[in-house]
Amino acid sequence: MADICNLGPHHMPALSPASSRTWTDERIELLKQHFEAGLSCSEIAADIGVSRNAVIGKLSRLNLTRGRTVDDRKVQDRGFAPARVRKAVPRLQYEMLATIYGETDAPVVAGPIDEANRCSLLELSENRCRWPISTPGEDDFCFCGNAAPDGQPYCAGHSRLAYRPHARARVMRG
DNA sequence: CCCTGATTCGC
DNA sequence: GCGAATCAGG
Repeated sequence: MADICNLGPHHMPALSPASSRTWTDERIELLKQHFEAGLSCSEIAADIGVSRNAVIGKLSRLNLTRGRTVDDRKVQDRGFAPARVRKAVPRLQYEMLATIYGETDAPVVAGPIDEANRCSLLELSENRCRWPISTPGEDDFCFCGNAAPDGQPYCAGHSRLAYRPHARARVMRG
């Protein structure tokens, strides 16, 4: 076939090498796992490296939802709530780990942000949370001072705030 | 305003 | 099929 080049892509979904399918088997695998683990779409998106909409769109196409469509919500609380199938999701440690580190394990446990250990700049040390409290220059300016897990600049609670999936997603998309 | 998930629709 | 735009709710 000399003129194979003339043949346009008539109706094929253009299956180029690997790049065409953004949703590779591996990514779909990750998607499902994270979904079942109870991660939010933002978190899943940040972890896989796609947009939140991409995740949501894919989940829709896979017919994976968290049970309630927007339509269901309206219908739901009319007269009586039809037995909330509130599935207890194991989202606590997994969430943080997946969100912040991707997969790595770390001896970090989500904890409340208490104000008991606040300290001044000079009192900061390698294992103290450097999260700023109030505004630099103000009288009450200080740092969180809670215990910061190995290598981290912030305590668990502030890490959660510092490394928001939204911020990450925005950055990676440029 | 921050976030969430779901649907639509042009590509 | 894909996902940005949009919608809708908390």
